[in-house]
Amino acid sequence: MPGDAIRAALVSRLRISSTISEDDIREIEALPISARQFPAETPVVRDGERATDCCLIADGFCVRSKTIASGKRQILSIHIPGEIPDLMSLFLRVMDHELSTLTPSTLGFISHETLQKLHRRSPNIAEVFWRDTLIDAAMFREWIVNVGQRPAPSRLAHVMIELRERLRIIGRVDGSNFEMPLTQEQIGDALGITAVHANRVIKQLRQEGVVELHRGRVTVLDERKFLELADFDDRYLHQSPTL
Amino acid sequence: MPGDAIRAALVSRLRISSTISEDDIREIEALPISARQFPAETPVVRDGERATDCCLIADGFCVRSKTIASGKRQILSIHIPGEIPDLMSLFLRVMDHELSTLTPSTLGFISHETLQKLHRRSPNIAEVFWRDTLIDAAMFREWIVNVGQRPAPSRLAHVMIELRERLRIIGRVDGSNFEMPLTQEQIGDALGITAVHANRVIKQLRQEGVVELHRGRVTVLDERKFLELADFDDRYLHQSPTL
DNA sequence: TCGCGTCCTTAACTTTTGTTGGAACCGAAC
DNA sequence: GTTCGGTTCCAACAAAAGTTAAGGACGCGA
Repeated sequence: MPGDAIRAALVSRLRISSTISEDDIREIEALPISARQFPAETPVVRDGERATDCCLIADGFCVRSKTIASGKRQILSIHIPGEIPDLMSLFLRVMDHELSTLTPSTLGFISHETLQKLHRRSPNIAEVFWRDTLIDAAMFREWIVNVGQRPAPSRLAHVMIELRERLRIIGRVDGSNFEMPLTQEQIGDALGITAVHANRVIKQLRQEGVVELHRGRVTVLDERKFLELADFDDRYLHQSPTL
Repeated sequence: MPGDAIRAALVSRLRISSTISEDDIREIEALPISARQFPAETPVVRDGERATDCCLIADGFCVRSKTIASGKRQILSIHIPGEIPDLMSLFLRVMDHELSTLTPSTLGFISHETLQKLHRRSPNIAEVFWRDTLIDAAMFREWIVNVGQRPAPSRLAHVMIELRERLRIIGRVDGSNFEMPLTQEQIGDALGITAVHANRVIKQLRQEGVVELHRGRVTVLDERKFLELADFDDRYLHQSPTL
């Protein structure tokens, strides 16, 4: 993938959530980025590591997660092309969680130094990125609610719809189909349930004719039921500069 | 409470997490703040509201929470004096959650306009505040793990220790005692369990001689058991500028 | 094409958590 | 002091989720 396409995904995403001038866009497009390939299921930045770069997803799916002493793992967020999952490392140098790939991925690295210089030069751009980290936090808040209050089938539906709405922005929803390349084990880690229970829930949603999940691909069978079950309100995604 | 004391709590907290120059501190101390009193259990900023100010806690305890369609409520964080719980509203104008008091509180309001001007004038201060919002997000990540992966007794112990470590910074831990002014209903909302189950868990921890919780006051009975149960690692609080 | 490994699937059983309903306790207001 | 409302506490039962174990599907590489 050429460097231009990588930057384009980022810019198109930022344009949806913030107001950016054409000058600022040129600045962002001029950022030096070094791309690297990662296989599936591979750590990119580890918990406890000191980061020197931020990582822009050019292609592939990634997740952030934390593993506790008992060995249990919690997935905190799912990331798609155009996102910078570890932007927070700019000011929180020592990682408090792990970033890893789900699928084979192309990642672009931008050094903290470069970003900090850019922010000093252009406070507008700094604000756009700051806002991006705040939206990240808003998604964590919703994730807490999901894991803490919703019954398991709703949790799954909610995570699915959140992912779909974000994929839509980058043009990766095909009718009632979209990608969600997680194993049932990983779905369990995302929802705070075991893989066995994740399987039960998936089976139930299939039998009730709500959604079908097969080999990392979601097919919505009944949009109304799906939305109702998920209890989804997209306000927290702040996908409009006026919000 | 005089305005100076309000600012002092904020500054002492920021000094622990970031490196700030004396000039910057003077700038922060010169911020115009208007104080207001709030009774216990009162909303300060509502979900869906458009904020024009940020709110600095001068005295009292507050929580942030979200309520879902079914009526269930999830507490996202507990806040103590010196914190600015809704700093995120600076760039995410429309609130996606609610901020409310737990106890009678004195809150200082700083207008978004004032803060934005300050950030333009001093990028250093902007970075300190940005970092503060990133620490907020780090706490949400840990909260997800807590609710998603830990058994209920550990969840309670973890929330207690997080609160204690933050209270310690502002000098509000008295030996093995500290304040946690939540009802069992609210504890349930924070841990993602029902009030009845919260009561069971509290009883269990008391019977096992770990902690005692009485009328909003926590007394640690066995520090070793307490720490072990909570599975607490303070790295995510980023209470050191080098992290 | 076979064999291996990963993931998916299911069943039986256990544990945790939710639900309902009620009693005891306590502080604030009258 | 008495009453009242909110909290705390508890028991019995129901539902949700975890655990363990095992068979089946599928894709990949030898």
